Amino acid sequence: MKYVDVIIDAKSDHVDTLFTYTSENDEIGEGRKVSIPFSGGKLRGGYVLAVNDLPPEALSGKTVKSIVEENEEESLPSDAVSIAMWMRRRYFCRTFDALRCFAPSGTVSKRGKKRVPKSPEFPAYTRNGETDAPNETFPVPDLTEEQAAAFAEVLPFIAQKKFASFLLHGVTGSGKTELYMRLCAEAMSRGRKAIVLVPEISLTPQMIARFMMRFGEERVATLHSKLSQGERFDEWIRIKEGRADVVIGARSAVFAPFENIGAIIVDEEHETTYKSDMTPKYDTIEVALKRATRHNAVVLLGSATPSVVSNYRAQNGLYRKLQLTKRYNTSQMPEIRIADMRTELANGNRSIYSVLLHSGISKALSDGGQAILFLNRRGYSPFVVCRECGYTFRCPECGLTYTWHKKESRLVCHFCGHSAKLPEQCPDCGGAHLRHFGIGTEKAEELTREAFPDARIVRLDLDTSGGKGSGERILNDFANRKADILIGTQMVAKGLDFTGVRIVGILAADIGLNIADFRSAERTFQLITQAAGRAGRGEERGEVVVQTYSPDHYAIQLATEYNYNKFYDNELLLRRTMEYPPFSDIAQITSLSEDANVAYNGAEAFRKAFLETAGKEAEPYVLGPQPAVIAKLGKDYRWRLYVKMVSHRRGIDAQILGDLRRNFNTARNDFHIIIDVNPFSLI
DNA sequence: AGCACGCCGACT
DNA sequence: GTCGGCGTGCTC
Repeated sequence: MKYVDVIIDAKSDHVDTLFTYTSENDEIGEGRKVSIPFSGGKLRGGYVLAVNDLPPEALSGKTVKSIVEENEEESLPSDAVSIAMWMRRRYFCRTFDALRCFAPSGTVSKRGKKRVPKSPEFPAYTRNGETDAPNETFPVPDLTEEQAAAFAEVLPFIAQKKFASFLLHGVTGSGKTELYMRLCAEAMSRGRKAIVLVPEISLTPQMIARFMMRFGEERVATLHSKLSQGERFDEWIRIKEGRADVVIGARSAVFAPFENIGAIIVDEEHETTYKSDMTPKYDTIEVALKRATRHNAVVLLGSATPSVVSNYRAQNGLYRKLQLTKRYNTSQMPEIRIADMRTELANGNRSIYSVLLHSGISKALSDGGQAILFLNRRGYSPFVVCRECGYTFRCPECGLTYTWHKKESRLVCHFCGHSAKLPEQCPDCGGAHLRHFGIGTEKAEELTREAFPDARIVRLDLDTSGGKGSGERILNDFANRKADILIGTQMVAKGLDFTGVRIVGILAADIGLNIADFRSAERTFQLITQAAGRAGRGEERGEVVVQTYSPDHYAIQLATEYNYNKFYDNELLLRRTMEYPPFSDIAQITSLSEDANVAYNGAEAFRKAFLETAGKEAEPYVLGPQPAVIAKLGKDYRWRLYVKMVSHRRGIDAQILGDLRRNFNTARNDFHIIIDVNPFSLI
């Protein structure tokens, strides 16, 4: 008989602790899914965290209940427990929440039905009937000199089964995917598995297709949020039983239940989707590094614009740096030109097109080429204002301004999804003159139809890509030259090859720049560079026009020069001065309560308690309490504190915050504290 | 989180 | 007299 420590499936910090049960199964191990009687004999789900021969002393005299049921099939991979314990500390979450990441359907309470596993449908644009002998049917291309050099750096670590991490800085079109596939193949040839992470799987059908063609449809699994519960469960079991060798997926695929990982690849590593915004608020790259350490695997982070944090780590020797500087087809990177919208305005041009962009599009179209236009704002216009009193329409749920959506004829909140009908009159003054201000993709599409009446125009954003496969269809139509101009949000900037694109226009490069976030410059630099990667992938040299009201901003200037290193140096200096990441971790602490005063008092008490333990020297690093930008979300009032955990205090601050969070959350039940480390947005 | 135990108001 | 309000307190 064994005594096993179990963590219970419950959404409470009160029971985020070990409970001991007996097991008749001497083979029971950590990560095993179990069902146990708890608090009144009701059955609960849980996971085994540790196995002992004797009960803990603290339990002497008390009765120890026994496990009712074990579920081997859905037990977690062997590294899950140790990674989850680390996640609990790092991301200030409960142990169970961290464990749940490794589980098949994100919940253990509902038992997944046993079903016949089916293989995912083969994408329509790949060839049919040639999947059985993939390696013979599709010849593997030779590596370029640069690819071969990068490959040679990584290979020894895979061959010798040693942990190593790499940052692959490769310009768009330099053949990163081919390198990924080669490294996966090396892992597989040694009987090991590979995980390939992509920012947004529904927009990377091309990569999935390439992997399936190379390795065989039946050896490639996919994991992402668009799968149904059942599909996800099937894929999870397939991976766990070793019936797949490689998983391609969004961030959650980093938890794929492989037992023997050889390589973890993170494509477009700078993308913000790698930071989870749900509990636990994990950073995919950090988890990948932890798992790879356990598995003696290699981690490869690939990007054309590595994040400042990743590049800093590479500079400090934490990652080995690999470079791909040449485009695969040796085509030149497009020329990036700036259109100063201030002078356009001064010259009487009030349209959304600078003369430069308008003439560029006209020329591209008349030459039979295509154009892509970016605007990082969906909907028709981002504000609706009363012309008489200045009243701005806001979402009653979260207080952000409503965006006007013309097609549905509704006001939509882009933060919480709430929507409403636009009233005839201003609810404040009764005035009848309501005007919308600003331009979103919906309006940009309309204006583009007016400006280029003969062009065939498609739009891709969250609103048009909603239906199943519709985003893909829009992209396919554009790729097949069924449209001349593609208008979209950042969605269309990601890793797609369109050989016909002659010109890319960034309609308003300042939108991201004006956001109060220490990463706004970084994101603007990335956007311009990524956008430039979409132009001129054919034979002709492409062209990019960046429209901006701040043409002298270093992010915009240096992006047009393709000067990543100078941008990085510049940005790093700022980060160092301000003690922003990578020189600190920022803990965003939110106090939530249905009572506004309780929320505020909770935040204030938390600040006090933190400083009491951390001491006076921590005071300059604490900001707040302040109401969250979304001061009320649903029923909850939200107050915020920020703690900058600077390098020399990181460990101690994290410890204090973790203890306090738990104490506060168990002390009373009319409010609670959530902590997000390095949140993807400071809003 | 659940669920029990536990002491005070309006109901068959 | 009893059903039930949700305030503390425990769960291996």
